[in-house]
Order: sequence, then C-alpha cells, then structure tokens
Amino acid sequence: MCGRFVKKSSKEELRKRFGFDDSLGGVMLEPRYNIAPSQEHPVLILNQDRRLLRMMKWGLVPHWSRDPKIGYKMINARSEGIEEKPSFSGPLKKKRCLVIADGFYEWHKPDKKTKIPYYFSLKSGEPFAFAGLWDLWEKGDEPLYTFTIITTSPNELMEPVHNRMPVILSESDEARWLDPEITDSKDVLSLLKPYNAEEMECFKVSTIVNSPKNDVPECLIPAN
DNA sequence: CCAGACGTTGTT
DNA sequence: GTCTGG
DNA sequence: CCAGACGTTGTT
DNA sequence: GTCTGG
Repeated sequence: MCGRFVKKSSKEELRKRFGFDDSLGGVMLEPRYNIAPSQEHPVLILNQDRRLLRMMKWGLVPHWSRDPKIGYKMINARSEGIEEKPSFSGPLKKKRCLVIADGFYEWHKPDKKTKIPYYFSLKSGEPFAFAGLWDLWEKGDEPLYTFTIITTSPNELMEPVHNRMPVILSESDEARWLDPEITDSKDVLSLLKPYNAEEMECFKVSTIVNSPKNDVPECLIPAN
C-alpha cells in the first residue's frame, strides 16, 4: 500500500500549517505529484524543541544495518506489533517524524489483470502528516537519513479500494507524535488509527501515475 | 552462550 | 541494537 | 508502490 | 522470479 504520494503545497502554506522555524540546506519544497520510494522527501522532526525539516530517503535503513538495500523493503511499517520489530522499536521511542503530504495514491486491484489508481486527500484540501519513523545510517561514505510510513487498517472510504491505509495523524495529535517526552508505547500507539473517513475524499485518476517517472500534475486529473 | 535475522504488500 | 532460535 | 532490468570480458 | 531504480 501507500507507495506513492503527493506534496503540492507551497513552502508558505506548509510553514503556516506545521510551524517549522527553520530548514536545513538542501531541503526542496517544489511541488511533487508522484513521490516514490527511494526518493528524497522533506520530513519534519523535533530538534531541541524546534521543528525542523530535513531531506530523507523513503525506505528506512536501521542504523545497525550492514546493507542499506534493506531500505527498499522498509517503505511501510505495520502499526500492529510495530513495537516488537527490531527495525522499528528503537525509532518508535526516539525517532518519530511527520511526513508531510497533500494526498496519496492507492491501486484498486479487483482481479489479477485490473489495476485502477485512486487519489486520496482531505476534503479540506489542506496538507496533512503521515505518521513516520526515521533513522540515521552512518556506515557508508555519507550519512544516510531514511524514513518509513506507518500503516493501519483502512477506514470506510478506503476499504473498498484496499486493505491497508497509511496513518494520517489528526492535527491535534501531531505534537504528541513528535514529543520525545512521551515514551510509553501505549500512549504512542494510541495515535496510530485510521483517519476519519468523513474528512477524506477520493477519485479515480489516470494510469499515467502508474509509472513513477511521471512526476507531473496530470497525475491528479480525475479519470472515469 | 553464540549465530542469525531483523520487512511489507500482494498473491497463491 | 535487539530479539529469537538452537 | 510499479516499471523495468536481469551479464561479463576487455577496452577506453 | 527477483532485484533495482524511480
């Protein structure tokens, strides 16, 4: 699931919504229409009480990994049992992050041959945050920052299309997700639930979104 | 104790 | 790093 | 996630 | 079939 998303809000819109004071050099906030695993994306973390954005690669590589290729398999983390997974238990305590987005795609596969892409977003049109985890790998030539997006069961809107959905945090939960003082896993895990379907919408889109090479606005054109 | 794995989705 | 299996 | 490639030797 | 690249 959740192997593509969109970030089209401007830097000003995002700053207003998420209140980051600063951003590291190299943070790119150009609109994106087809963000795929292994690509760089701005991720919001808390650094000494300040919200800051940093570019990270999608596909979590645990800091102890021998081979960073493991990241190709770590684009999502199931919320169920997440605290028991060696790759995620550490980051769940101290490396929680917000993955900012405006929407995401999911493919409905009614049978083996059919694949229909849908675009999901908030009815408000506002950007939102996926619940994410990040880590830093330093066994290569360069420091490697990576992240993963947590998944849960689908809400009523997504259920007909797919059996999983990414965790979208309600705005009031975002600060708690980032708060390093909250270490009790019960408190943290209580935030990982399906988003309110009433506040979301979706529609079919063109299959041009199927190729991750097509990072173009046409990905969002409604289809039949 | 040490060695070895550490993941998800989707499909069968 | 941390957990499981032997 | 999906799309696309999947190899070596030897030469530059 | 499986891995890499986007």
